[in-house]
Amino acid sequence: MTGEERREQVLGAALRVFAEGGYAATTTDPVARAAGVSQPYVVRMFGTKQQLFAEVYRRACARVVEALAGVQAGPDAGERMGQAYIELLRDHDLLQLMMHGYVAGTDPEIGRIARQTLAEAYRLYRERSGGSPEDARSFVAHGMLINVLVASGAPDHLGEDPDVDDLTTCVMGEALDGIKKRAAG
Amino acid sequence: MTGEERREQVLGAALRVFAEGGYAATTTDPVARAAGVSQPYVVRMFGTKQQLFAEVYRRACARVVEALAGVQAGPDAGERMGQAYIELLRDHDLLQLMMHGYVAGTDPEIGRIARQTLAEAYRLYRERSGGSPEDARSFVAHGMLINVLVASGAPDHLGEDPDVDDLTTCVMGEALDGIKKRAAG
DNA sequence: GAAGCTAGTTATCGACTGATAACCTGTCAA
DNA sequence: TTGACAGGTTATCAGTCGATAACTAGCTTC
Repeated sequence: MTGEERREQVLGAALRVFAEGGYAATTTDPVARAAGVSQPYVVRMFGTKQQLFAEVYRRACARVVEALAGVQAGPDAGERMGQAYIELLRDHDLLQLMMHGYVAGTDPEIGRIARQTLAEAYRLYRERSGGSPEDARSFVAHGMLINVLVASGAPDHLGEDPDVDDLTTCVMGEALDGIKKRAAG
Repeated sequence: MTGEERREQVLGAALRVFAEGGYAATTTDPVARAAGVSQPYVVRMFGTKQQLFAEVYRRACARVVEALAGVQAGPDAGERMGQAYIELLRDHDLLQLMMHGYVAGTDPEIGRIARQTLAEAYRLYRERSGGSPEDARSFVAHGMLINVLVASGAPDHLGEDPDVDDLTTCVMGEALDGIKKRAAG
């Protein structure tokens, strides 16, 4: 297998594994096993575990920004950007990893990327939808609420607590069907 | 020193230290040093590191819920609840710890508390302000955005990126002054 | 005055984990 | 054939960390 192919494979495995456990709690060993290579090889490929995480995180953030940037300006651009964000939920790991980035204060680079991604979403919303700063703020805020709900496992624990169900259905709405399908399938 | 006093001291120290580093990345040693006791004593006091974190997290969530529950119903209850949440920012560690709870999927109990706290904020907002589900959803969403911005260090990195500054000032607004004062003092 | 409880300590261990070193193997050019 | 390079592996270590065990000092109670 090509170095480039193997690298992509490891990055994909790392996305899944890091998304589940976060940076600190995840060892390089399950990443290696998920990618089908040995643990030392993973480390040597990226130098350090931290550099691997940084690379995974950079790519995840880039994918989110690209998804939003792909929405053309127009009268209903705001709604389409919301839809584009919901679409990202298909890849459960993506948004969950983003959450881990927000709290990974160990690496200042991670924090910088996290802040920039938030700001870019805000900027893109304003640019494409032409909405007010308050509209854009609400857009980003709802995105964060979705992230938090997903990260805390709300969609996986429906039916356990009526209050939680209320909030979850109010936030996720129709998107919930897609999520549950994904979880089941 | 009384056992109860010492216990409070350790819980206070653990809040600060866990807020900074999260659960997995934080060892029991700095908690012990911050509390002025030995590391084994911290562990024995709570059984395991995980149980210590759970206790700290429970208390933090309880404080947030209490702050919101302390707002009386009335015509401007919504605004006052927003104000109450901003007040919580005085204790920087509190909201930062909450963020760590959202991504601490290792312990199912933590996830349950996290979801319940979110739901309780939603429920209280609806109850006290009489607002629509959408209003309450926005309230909680903005709370999460504040949490994420604080956790990712946005208030500490103003002036580095214009886009980030835009978003931060739009979200935090006047509250920013109080935060900066706290950071300076 | 000794038993016993509370509030701690020091010493130490066993498991884990990121990282390093050394080695292996197939392919391809000279 | 030889050598060099890409793409890996196994063996192993050095540091870290949560947890346990054993011990100590002060206070109270009978």
